[in-house]
Amino acid sequence: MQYTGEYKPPILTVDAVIFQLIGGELNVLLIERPDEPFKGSWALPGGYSSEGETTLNSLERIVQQKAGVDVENDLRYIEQLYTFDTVARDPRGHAVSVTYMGCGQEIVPEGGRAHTAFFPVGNLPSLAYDHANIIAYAHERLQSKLTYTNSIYAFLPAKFTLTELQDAYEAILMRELDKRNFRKKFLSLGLITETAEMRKGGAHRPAKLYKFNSPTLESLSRSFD
Amino acid sequence: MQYTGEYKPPILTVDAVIFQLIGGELNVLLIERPDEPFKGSWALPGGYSSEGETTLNSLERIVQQKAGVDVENDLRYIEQLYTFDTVARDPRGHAVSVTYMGCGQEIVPEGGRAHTAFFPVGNLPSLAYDHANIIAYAHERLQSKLTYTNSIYAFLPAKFTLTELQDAYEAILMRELDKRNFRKKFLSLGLITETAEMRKGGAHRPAKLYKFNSPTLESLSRSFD
DNA sequence: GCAAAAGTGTTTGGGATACACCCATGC
DNA sequence: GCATGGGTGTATCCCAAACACTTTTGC
Repeated sequence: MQYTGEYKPPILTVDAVIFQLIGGELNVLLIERPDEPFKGSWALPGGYSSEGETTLNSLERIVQQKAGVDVENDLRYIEQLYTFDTVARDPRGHAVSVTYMGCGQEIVPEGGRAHTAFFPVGNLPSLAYDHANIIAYAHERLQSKLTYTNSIYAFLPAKFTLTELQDAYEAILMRELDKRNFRKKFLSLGLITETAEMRKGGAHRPAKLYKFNSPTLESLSRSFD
Repeated sequence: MQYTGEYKPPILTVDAVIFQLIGGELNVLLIERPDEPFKGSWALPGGYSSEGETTLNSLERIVQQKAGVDVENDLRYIEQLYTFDTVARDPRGHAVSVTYMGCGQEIVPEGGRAHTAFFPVGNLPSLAYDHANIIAYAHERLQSKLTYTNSIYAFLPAKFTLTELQDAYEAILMRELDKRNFRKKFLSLGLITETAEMRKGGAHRPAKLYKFNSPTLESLSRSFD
């Protein structure tokens, strides 16, 4: 483990897969690349990570700068995903990318440099680099996290109805759940509490609003699905 | 994502957590550091990853060279674990480490440069860097992998008894399992098949030998534990 | 009164858990 | 014949899955 003058590391980059629900669909944040390579293609927000900076700090700086999203305040959950390192993944040279997955609710990009938009995961544009793979990997991880943790809280407002909760699960898992079984199961987990408020939403019975007891990641006593 | 001349990446390293069972205990491969920093301490086998080489290729080269273990042939399973990147983890300067977990059976290090030995996970020597954390993280991941995949195959010989299988689970999960329930459950998963052979092991009834149907990683239909 | 979403129970089957004794062998 | 580990069955409980109607509101 000697550091000889000859050692040259690859470039180290970070990329963020930022999810949120929009109109009942899981969406991911992309930016349109202003320069070559892949000029005009859409890509995950990402960039170089420098010496002396953790990859998460790099990510926060870059996502703020390029996409106008404040990781600390706009995201309710973030975790490291995987490190992608094939030699050919960047045409400019070997770049190793440490990727993160973040989740939030009503994220509004503000002041990013490039064109920034959320796209439904089921309907993505043509993507730069190996970013389609990275998004697929993040989606799988998210689906599995939903089943054994309370991570769904990251996608919901502070107060929400049981239908909104179920819709969030269905959008991310991409399949339908039985309403009665879902409610029975979720309430029995003891993660949420009824509030005194109701949501009135038009010509139908108003819905009780619930809140999470603890808006931080925990494992479930019984795995969810 | 401009590459200016000023950009300087951190050092990129790889480290391997290589597990195997010895005498009914989960052991991890360590090497005694010949040089500063942490001279004389034990550490995970690891080293620099260079431009143009995937981290897994770097790992194979380094583990072979330093610990005398052939990743391709001696390990039956390997996966990327996590990327550790705090700035202060290496006293010589910022080093980002991509870590891997590998598992095998009857691994005999041969021709490594440094002192190389397996240590029981429950009784580790004083470790260099943040390697105690990395091992703890790997052990947790392994425990959880055992419950939803067939990864236990990586720790067993081609033919094994049900008691050996159960002992492997108990050593890694670090708790006892009920013999009758374990056998019923595991056989019902359909992962293993009885062979015609028996293991004779002394003054007691010989045990049937089983083999895995598929010695590659699969998810279990029903999670194990 | 009617359209729209909220809310609510029961039955059934399968698997998890708990638990104790007989079997085949070597000496 | 006895010590050693191998091998086996049943009863109970809990939970997952399947499934349809009543309630409350706005218009």
